[in-house]
Amino acid sequence: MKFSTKGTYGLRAVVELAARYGEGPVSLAAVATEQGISEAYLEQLMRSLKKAGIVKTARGKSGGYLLTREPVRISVLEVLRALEGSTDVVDCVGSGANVCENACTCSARPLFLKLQSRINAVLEETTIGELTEDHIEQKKRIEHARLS
Amino acid sequence: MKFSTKGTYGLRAVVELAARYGEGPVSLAAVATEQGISEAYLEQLMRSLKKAGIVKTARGKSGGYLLTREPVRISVLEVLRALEGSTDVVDCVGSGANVCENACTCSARPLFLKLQSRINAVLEETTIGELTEDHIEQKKRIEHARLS
DNA sequence: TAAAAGCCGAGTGAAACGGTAGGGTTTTAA
DNA sequence: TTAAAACCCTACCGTTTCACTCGGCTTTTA
Repeated sequence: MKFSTKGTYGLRAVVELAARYGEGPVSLAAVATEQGISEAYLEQLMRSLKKAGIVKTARGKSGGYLLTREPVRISVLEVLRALEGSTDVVDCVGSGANVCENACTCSARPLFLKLQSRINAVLEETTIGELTEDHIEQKKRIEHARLS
Repeated sequence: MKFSTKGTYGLRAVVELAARYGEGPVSLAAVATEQGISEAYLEQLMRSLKKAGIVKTARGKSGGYLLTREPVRISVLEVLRALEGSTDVVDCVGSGANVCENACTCSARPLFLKLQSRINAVLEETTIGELTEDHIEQKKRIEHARLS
C-alpha cells in the first residue's frame, strides 16, 4: 500500500516543469539536478509522462521538456496513473475488467469501493497548479526565515 | 499503491471469525475452506493477527481461532496494519521517524498528508462489525434471489 | 559540423510477494 | 493412555516488481 518512488519523483518533476511553465523547454539535467534524481531514471519517468500526454519534448540542442497544458488543468490523478499504472488499492475496484468472480460475495469489497472513491476524489480535485503554488510559497517562507 | 493479498485475505478471515463470534473456536481449516485460501498461508496471516492482539487461539483438538473483542470494537485500520505493516502511502507521512530530510521542501508532501488523513479516516471509522453485517445481508439477498 | 539534447531497449541486484514444506508442541476425545 | 486434531514455527523458493544503470541512437541548432 505504498506509492513507488516513480509517483513521488514524477510528481515533483512535473511541479518543477510547472514552476517554469511558459519559459520554454527545461532540460532533463536541470530537473534531475534540482530534484536530486538520477538523470537516467528520470528519463524513464518522463517517457511515461510523454506517452500519457502530460509533457511534450523539444529535441536537439537547447531542447527539453514542457507541459502540454496549464498546470491547473493537470490533475494529480492523471500524473500518478501515468507513472504507477493505476492508483487502485485492489484490482477489483477498477472499472470494467479484473473484477474477481467472487466480488459480489467478498466481505471486504464494500470497504475497498468506499476507500477508492475517497482516494480518487482527493487525487482528482488536486491539480499540479495548486501543488506548485503551495510549493513556491513554502520556498519563499523558508528563504525569509533564513534571512531574518 | 496496491494492498497485498495479505490485507484482503486477512480481512476476509477476520470477518469469517466475526460471523461466528460467540460460538467458540473456529479451526484454521474451516476458515481456509470457506474463504478459498491455502491453509498454510492463512496460518501465517493468523500469526500476525494474533501478535497484534486481534485474535486469540485455543490449542489442541477442537481448538481454533477467536476474536479477542466484539467485532464492532475492531477497526479495519487495525487489521490492515497488523497484516501490511503500515497503511501509509509514503513513508514520510508517518508519525515520528522516516520523514525524509527534504520533507519541508517536497512539493508532493502536502498532497500525501491530505490523502493519508482521508484514508485513515475511512479505515478507522469502519469496523469489522459493519463489514460482517453487510456481508451477512448480502448473502441473504443472494440466497433469496436464487430461490425465487 | 560538433556538441547538446532527447530517444530507446536491455540488463541487473535486491527486495517483496505469494505461497509451500516439514517439522514441532499442545490438547482432548475415545 | 494414546492417537488424532489442532495450532506453532522456521525455512525455503519461484516470480515479480523496484529502482536503477548502461550504452548506443537520432535530432537539432549554435
